Amino acid sequence: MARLSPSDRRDAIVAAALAVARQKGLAATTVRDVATEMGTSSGLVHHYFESMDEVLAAAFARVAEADLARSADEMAAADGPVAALAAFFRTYAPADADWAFQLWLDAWAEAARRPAIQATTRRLNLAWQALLEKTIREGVAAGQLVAADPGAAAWRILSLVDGLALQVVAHGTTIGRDDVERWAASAAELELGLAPGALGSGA
Amino acid sequence: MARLSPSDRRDAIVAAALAVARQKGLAATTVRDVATEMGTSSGLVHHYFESMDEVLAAAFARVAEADLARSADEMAAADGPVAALAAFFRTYAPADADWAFQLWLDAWAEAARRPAIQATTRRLNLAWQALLEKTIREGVAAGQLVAADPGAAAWRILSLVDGLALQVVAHGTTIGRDDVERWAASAAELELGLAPGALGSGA
DNA sequence: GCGGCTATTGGACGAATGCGCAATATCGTC
DNA sequence: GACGATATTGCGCATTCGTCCAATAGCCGC
Repeated sequence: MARLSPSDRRDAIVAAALAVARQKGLAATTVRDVATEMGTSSGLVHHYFESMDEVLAAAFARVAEADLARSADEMAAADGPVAALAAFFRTYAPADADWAFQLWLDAWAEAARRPAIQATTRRLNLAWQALLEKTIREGVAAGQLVAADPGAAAWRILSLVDGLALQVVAHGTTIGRDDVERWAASAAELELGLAPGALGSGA
Repeated sequence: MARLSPSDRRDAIVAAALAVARQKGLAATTVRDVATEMGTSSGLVHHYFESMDEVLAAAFARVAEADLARSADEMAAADGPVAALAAFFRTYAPADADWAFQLWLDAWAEAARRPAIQATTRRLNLAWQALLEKTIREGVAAGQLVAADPGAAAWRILSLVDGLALQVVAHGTTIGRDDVERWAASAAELELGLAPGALGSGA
């Protein structure tokens, strides 16, 4: 196989692990799966990663960080805190990303047993909460919304979206995909003292 | 080993599976673990269950159904819909039941790949939502609370508690255990047009 | 007390797991 | 064009997995 630089090879391993995890699940992704997907031998994986735990954590981190960056960009580009929050709900759980949220489910569950995965999910959940809290604080400072405890409000909004998306991804038919964005946005409007529809669809 | 009736043996298998799953996780529980815990041979497990998937689903169902029944009882015994909702928040995520919620996490993640588990988590999530929706409807009928869409309100409340509890169990230190009950209750008060503290601690 | 039904045993089977290591191939450097 | 560093190979190792099945043991009705 082509001889790659360590940094390129690490990327390739993570990309291959991700491709496998997407269809087999994070926990069920094996060293040999990754090697086969990459078109190399299995020994190569352990030449770059100490354990499978770290490979999976890196794979999960890649999608999760990309999603976070994308939402953060859209929120930063929005016109003010309220529009930023609307962007959050619009981009957080896109309809074509069930597999990405399934990765979150896998990672949360595995966190209890795999240290590297726990560190990653924890770090990214905190980053999401910090992003929301910062936006809420800006909105409060601008007098556009109300929040007695911006940190708690951020946790509530984030957790609500996660809890709703969980139902969609795990069970499919209990809740509609549209409901997640709509319901979460309307709860946030109430939470932050906004007018109904302020964070809602299209507006 | 003592020869048990089929029904007793099934119970024993489920109980043993539960004991193992509690400390090793649902997905990591094996046939041999269950047999060892039970003090019998491993072949016995497959004499009563077609596959490991069904053993795990039955084990999860046992705790989840017991928890649901316990909360439902306390809610039914409460004095009116508002007190019933307060009982819900008090009993949903007890401090000593992190392991039970970890089972939920495991089950949600496994649902995508194990049919028996998905059917179980789906059924129980729907039951929780129905319980909440019924209580909310009673409160609306009694004029004690406001909800334009009781079904949606029930999903929001349930999902918020799940999302918050998820952070506690998966990450431990991000959110405090007390925050789950307190924050979820205050969000529900807002959602249902109740006075702050109406569902809160001690009252 | 005896016979038959069946709960239970305990290991076989094939496939899969993470990880490690000596051998080999390939690239950049002089 | 040869050399040295190292990326890559390919298999071995020791376990573990779910499932299956013939043999055994224990209880109930007669």
